Amino acid sequence: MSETKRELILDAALVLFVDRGFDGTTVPMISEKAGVGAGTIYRYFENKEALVNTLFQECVGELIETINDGYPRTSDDLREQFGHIANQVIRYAKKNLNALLFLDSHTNGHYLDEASREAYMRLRTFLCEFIERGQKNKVIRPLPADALIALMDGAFIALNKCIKAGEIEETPELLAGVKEACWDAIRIH
Amino acid sequence: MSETKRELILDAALVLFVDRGFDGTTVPMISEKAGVGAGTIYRYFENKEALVNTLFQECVGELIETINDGYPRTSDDLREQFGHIANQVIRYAKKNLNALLFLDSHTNGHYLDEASREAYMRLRTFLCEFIERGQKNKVIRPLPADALIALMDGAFIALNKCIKAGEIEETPELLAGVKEACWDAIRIH
DNA sequence: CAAAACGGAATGAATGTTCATTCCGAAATA
DNA sequence: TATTTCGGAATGAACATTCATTCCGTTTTG
Repeated sequence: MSETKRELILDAALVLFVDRGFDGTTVPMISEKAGVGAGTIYRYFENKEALVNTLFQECVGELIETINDGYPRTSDDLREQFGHIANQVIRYAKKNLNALLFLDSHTNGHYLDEASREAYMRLRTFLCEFIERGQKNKVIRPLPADALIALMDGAFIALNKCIKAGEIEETPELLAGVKEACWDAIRIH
Repeated sequence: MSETKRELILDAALVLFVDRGFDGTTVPMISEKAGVGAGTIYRYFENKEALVNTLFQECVGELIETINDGYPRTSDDLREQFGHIANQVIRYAKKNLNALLFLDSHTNGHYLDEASREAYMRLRTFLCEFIERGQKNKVIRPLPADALIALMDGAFIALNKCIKAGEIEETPELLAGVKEACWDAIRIH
């Protein structure tokens, strides 16, 4: 077996959560898509909530790891740091687009536990620190960090949804264009 | 009675849908928040899906109306048109913030019917035409309209969420700043 | 080496719960 | 009083979860 049952379950749940949401996805749907018995899910996860929280924490963890990988921490060139973050998010989306869409659409779920919220907060703090450093250096606009992050987030997520829906083709120029648009949105001119 | 039962139901449902989603909101929750009996809901709406679709269509309709109100259609100054759209969206958010958040979080719901999708498409088409006109005039970046719209959308929604959460205060300067950031994101420099 | 016994993993029918919806007596209205 | 509106208990369907049973690879026994 190339994938363990646990992985089959997580993969199936991810896809379903992305297009139907947590509350709109039933356990039988997950078990059917995963090709396992309904009871098997409970051998790996305490309940449906534990499943979504595990998934959430794993996805956030991987994204943070991806962004941190090779991050020019000591550099004081904000443009370079921005470029790294954007490139790594693109890399993450390429590897697992659904994970990115899942994170985006589940960050405010009423079913997320403390650990999930904390994991997400770590990601957010990282990004806020980047923004605030830029604001201190008068490179980034003095707007709420949340709004600036959402602006970039919104653009990338929408872009990836278009790509997923097959409406547009992913090309290096396209990605570079969105990156530039994001940078122009947050920087001071 | 200052509000009809129908309005009480719609208002209660709107709030619940915004913070729990459609599937996460039960009919008893709506009836309790509205202060009416569960059965009463079915005097005004055929079922839960009809309720969410009515709400969606009314919200989209009001938003389109708000944006159209005083739109400088004949002008060929894109910056002016952009300013109008942004101002009217801000006006809409001021009047009914939850409606804006509701629209944002329910556009892809599996429960939306044909009429809802069509209503939303009308809004989207309007915005796309604005983007494409700008691209033809070489004022707006040649990126997918969806991505550019999402970029602006993401910024405004996040900003309003911050305001709603009380994290930041809504000031004219703040709104002007976000407007400018959005414009810088989509225009060619 | 073959046969039997074992035990953890997997299953899906069974269970109790929660939900959307219905229905009918009560209350309001005319 | 007749008619309409309302409320919330009642209903049946769908759900999350459980558990007695099956399955199958491994180990023990003869």
